[in-house]
Amino acid sequence: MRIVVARCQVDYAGRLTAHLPMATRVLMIKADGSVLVHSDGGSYKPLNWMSPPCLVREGTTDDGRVEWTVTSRATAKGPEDTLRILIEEIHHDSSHELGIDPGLQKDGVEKHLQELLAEHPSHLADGLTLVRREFPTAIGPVDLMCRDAGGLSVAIEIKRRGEIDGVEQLTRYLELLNRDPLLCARGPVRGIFAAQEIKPQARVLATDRGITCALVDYDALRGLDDAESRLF
Amino acid sequence: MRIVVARCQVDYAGRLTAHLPMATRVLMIKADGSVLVHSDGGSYKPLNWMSPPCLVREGTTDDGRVEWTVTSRATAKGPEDTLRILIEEIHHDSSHELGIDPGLQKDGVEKHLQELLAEHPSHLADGLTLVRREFPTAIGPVDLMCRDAGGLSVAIEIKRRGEIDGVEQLTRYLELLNRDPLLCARGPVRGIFAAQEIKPQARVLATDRGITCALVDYDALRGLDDAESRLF
DNA sequence: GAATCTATGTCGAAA
DNA sequence: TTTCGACGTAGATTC
Repeated sequence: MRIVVARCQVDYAGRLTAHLPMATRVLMIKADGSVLVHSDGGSYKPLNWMSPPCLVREGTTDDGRVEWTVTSRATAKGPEDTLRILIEEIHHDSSHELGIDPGLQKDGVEKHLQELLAEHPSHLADGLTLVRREFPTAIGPVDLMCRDAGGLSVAIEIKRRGEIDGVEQLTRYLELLNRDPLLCARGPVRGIFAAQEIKPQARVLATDRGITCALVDYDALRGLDDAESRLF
Repeated sequence: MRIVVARCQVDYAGRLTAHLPMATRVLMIKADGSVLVHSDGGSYKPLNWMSPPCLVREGTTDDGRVEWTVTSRATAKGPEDTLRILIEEIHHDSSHELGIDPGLQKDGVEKHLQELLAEHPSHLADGLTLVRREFPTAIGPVDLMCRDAGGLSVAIEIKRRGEIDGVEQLTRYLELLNRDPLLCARGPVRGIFAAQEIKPQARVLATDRGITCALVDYDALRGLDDAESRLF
């Protein structure tokens, strides 16, 4: 990883054409040749960049200024892209050996919660058993479809953060499911809105619609899972 | 802008929970307090980050290691997010005054091409006049609807890079438009596929479907526009 | 401010 | 390999 702080001008030509006037910016050149041009604001997105695989060539202009030309190979998606960085003055230039990164571990994401709850549906309500995950409906899959002790169908929507839109989503599913004579033969399909955190507004709306709210204790669930896996 | 290269461990808790094991990474702290954690690969997206507005507090753990705690204020969208960066060893630490960036000038984007061609439809074919931009159909708007010298309707799809999917899109529009008795009273609606660059496969497909391909000279178009605006 | 649409989207998983 | 959908989407534009 090479880090350069320099007064520079950047021109990009690819899917679009873009230009950055001369100003001081941070240039990151990663080990794979990819280049990022960052300013001192904005979000995590660079002002301009070149994604790997690409090649950086360092050259000199007629008037003796340093110019980097970054080119991506033409792919199936599109022809070659080019990023031209004209450097006027370098304030800082250093290289660092970082090694391969072990990578990001995402956790607590909805999918993982769903996996855990699919294995332990009784965590949400006693006697609940799983019918299937991603139960298909015309408007999309229900996270978990279960059956309660009395044999009634229960649709479960899982979110990390329970907000109004999640309740709306579950409501739409329930409306649809309750038109299925097979599912609601013994009685209407119930809904459980499960989340690690349920916002007051969402709770009010859910209650109003007859939907049960279930706060999920993620650590406890993971504990259950760990305990179980230790048995094998 | 502060740039730190350090062996660090990162934990994020917000909409999701994420963890980065101890490894050497680049930390960027922008003037607005936003923080980016970059590894030596991947794309322009950091491994982890905190968007502004946020606050960085530098502290020390019980065992004397440096720890940064970055917190975003709770917003309407969600509660507080936190990014904890535990630093084991600092390889590099420097700060740089960048000033405000003049910002990116985007150009040649589809919308801009459409504007230019709407003003100069004859650039695509002699005698072409604009009927309207974003001509609505049941499956979406046609970029430009024109009439040729003979009064026949011409549907124009504009892309910066002409690829197969663009031809397919125009084909669907033409199919629909040719069912409209008003539009094709004097004869079938023709199609022009206009792009700065047309891939061979797209050209073959277009020709096969009786669609005319038009290579757009962006610089010439812009020149026309500039010349015109100089008249006023 | 809320809703909608675009993006040099990026990214990962399934087919 | 291509396609599809989610994203800590972000960002601009419109209502």
